[in-house]
Amino acid sequence: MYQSERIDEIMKILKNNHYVTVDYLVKEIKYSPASIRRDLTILQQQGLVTRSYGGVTLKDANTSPFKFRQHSMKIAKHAIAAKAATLVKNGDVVFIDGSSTSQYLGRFLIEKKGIIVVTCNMVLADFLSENGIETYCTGGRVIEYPGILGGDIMINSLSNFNVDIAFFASAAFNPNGQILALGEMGVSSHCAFRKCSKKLVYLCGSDKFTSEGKFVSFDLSKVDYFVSDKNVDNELKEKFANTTFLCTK
Amino acid sequence: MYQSERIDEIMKILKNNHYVTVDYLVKEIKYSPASIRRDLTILQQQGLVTRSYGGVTLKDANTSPFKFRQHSMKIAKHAIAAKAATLVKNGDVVFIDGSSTSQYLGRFLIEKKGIIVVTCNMVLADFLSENGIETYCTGGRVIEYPGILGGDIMINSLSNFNVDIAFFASAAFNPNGQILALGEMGVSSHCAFRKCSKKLVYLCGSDKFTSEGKFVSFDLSKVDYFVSDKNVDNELKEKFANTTFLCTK
DNA sequence: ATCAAAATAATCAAAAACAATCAAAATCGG
DNA sequence: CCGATTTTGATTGTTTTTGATTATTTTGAT
Repeated sequence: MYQSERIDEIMKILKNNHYVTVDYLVKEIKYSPASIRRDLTILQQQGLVTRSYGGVTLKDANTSPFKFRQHSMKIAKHAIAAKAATLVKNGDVVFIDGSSTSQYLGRFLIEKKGIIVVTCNMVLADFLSENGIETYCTGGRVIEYPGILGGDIMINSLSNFNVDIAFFASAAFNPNGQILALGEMGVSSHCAFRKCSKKLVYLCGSDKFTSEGKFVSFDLSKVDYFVSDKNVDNELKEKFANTTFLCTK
Repeated sequence: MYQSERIDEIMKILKNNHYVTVDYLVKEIKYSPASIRRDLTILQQQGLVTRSYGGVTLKDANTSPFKFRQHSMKIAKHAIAAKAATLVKNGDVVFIDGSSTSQYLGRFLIEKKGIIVVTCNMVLADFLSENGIETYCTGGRVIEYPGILGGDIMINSLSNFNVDIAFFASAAFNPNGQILALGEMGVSSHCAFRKCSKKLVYLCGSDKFTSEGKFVSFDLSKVDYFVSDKNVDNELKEKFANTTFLCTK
C-alpha cells in the first residue's frame, strides 16, 4: 500500500470514528507507527485533522461555530435583503459590496427593470448577468472566497460608476451607532462605498450587534438607511434622526 | 497498441476507479512500467491527472462555485496552454485574457512561485486565488458566461498593472498572419492587451486557421510568441522572423 | 517538583519507485 | 524496399519512502 492510499484509508476511518488512536491506526492499516505518523503530519499540514498526544481528530467543517452561525443567520439575511431590495427603483445604478448579507440581494434584484449593478462579488456578478441584469464588476485583488474583490484597486475602480444606491454590511456594529471593521482595508472600503453613491444602505444582521471590531468606519449619521432583522433602541433612532430605520418584522 | 490508445485506456480505467497504482496499469495494459509512466507524464502535463508515489488520481472537477465549461479542442487547448506556460518565469506579472484557450493556463500557473496574475476571467481568478496565487481581476462589464469581463472599463482597468507577459487568443487567424476578431470590441481588447505588456503571447489553436472574422486586430509582427498545436507554413515563419513559433508536437 | 512510561520526533540505511539514457524495434514517408 | 523518425523496454543512476534505532518530549503518578 502506498502513502496516498494509506492517507485515504486514514481519512475514511476518521470519518467513521471522528477520533482514533495512533495505535488503532497502526493495527488497522498494518504499517509502522513511523509511517502512520508521517501520514498524520501531512494531513495536519493540509489542515484536515487535529493531532493530540496518542491520537487524531477529524476537523469537521460542518460543526465549526462559524458555519453554524452562518446557518442560523441565513434566514435573517434573506429577510434583510428582501426588505433592502424594496429601496431599489427601476433604472437605478446599484452598488453591492462583497459581504454575505449583500449577496442575498441578487435574488431580489433580478425582478427589477433597467437597473445596472456594480459589485465586487464575482459570484454575484455572474449570477446577475446570467439573469439578464446589466452587470459590472469592480477590479481588484481576490481577497476572499468565493470570489470577493478588494484592496485599493477595487476602491479606485469605483470612480467609473455614478451609483444611485449602495448596499454594504460590516463586521460589527456597536451601541453608539458606530460601524466597525476588522481592518484598515475594511474602513477604506466602507468610506469608498459611501463616497461613490448618492444613497447609502447599511445591512446589519442582529448578530453584529454584540460583536467587536477594532476599527471604526463612520457612524449612522452617514447612512441613509439602516436595515436589520431586530429593532434597535429608540435612543439610537433619536440620535440619528436623519437615518431611516427599517426592520424585517 | 499505440500510445494514444494506451492513454485513452488509462483515462477510461481512471474514470472507473478514480485512483489506480502504476503496477495495476502495467498488468492491465501489459506494457512496460517505463511506457506507462511516460503516458502518465503526458496526462499530467495536460493537467488531467495527479500523480502520487506509486499511483495516479483523476483530477477531480473543481469545487469552485463557478463551473468550468467544456470546450471543443480540449486536448489541443490543454497542450497549447502547457507549452505557453513554460514562458512564464517565477516572479512575473502575468495577464490572461477571457478566452477559453487561455483559461487552461490556470492549471499550469499554480506551479509557479511568486507570480502575480491579472485576468478578466472571473472563474480563472477565483481558481488561481484559491490555489495560492496572488490574483487580480480587471473591472468591466460581464459580457460572457461564465464570468468574462470586457468593454472599455475592462480596458481602462489594465492601466493599473505593469504586466511582464500577456496571453490572449482570438476568434480567427488567417494565412497572411493576421489576427481576427468578431467585433470592434475584440479589436480594442487585443490592442489593449498588447500595449499593457512587455511580452505578448498569442495562443492559436489549429481550429482558428480556417475560420473567418470581420475585423483585423493586428498581425504577427506585433506578437512575441505564437503557440499552436499544428505547425504553420515556413513561408509565414520567414515573413515574421521576429516572432518565436512554438508548437505542441 | 521529580521521575518513569509512553508517545513522538529525528536520524539513517535498505528497498521501492521513478527519471534519464540508450540501443533495438516499430512506424512512417518516399 | 530503404532510410529517417518515433516508440519501446532494458539499464543505469537518482529520488522517495520505509521501518528500525536513537533521542526528545509529553503525560501522569509519586
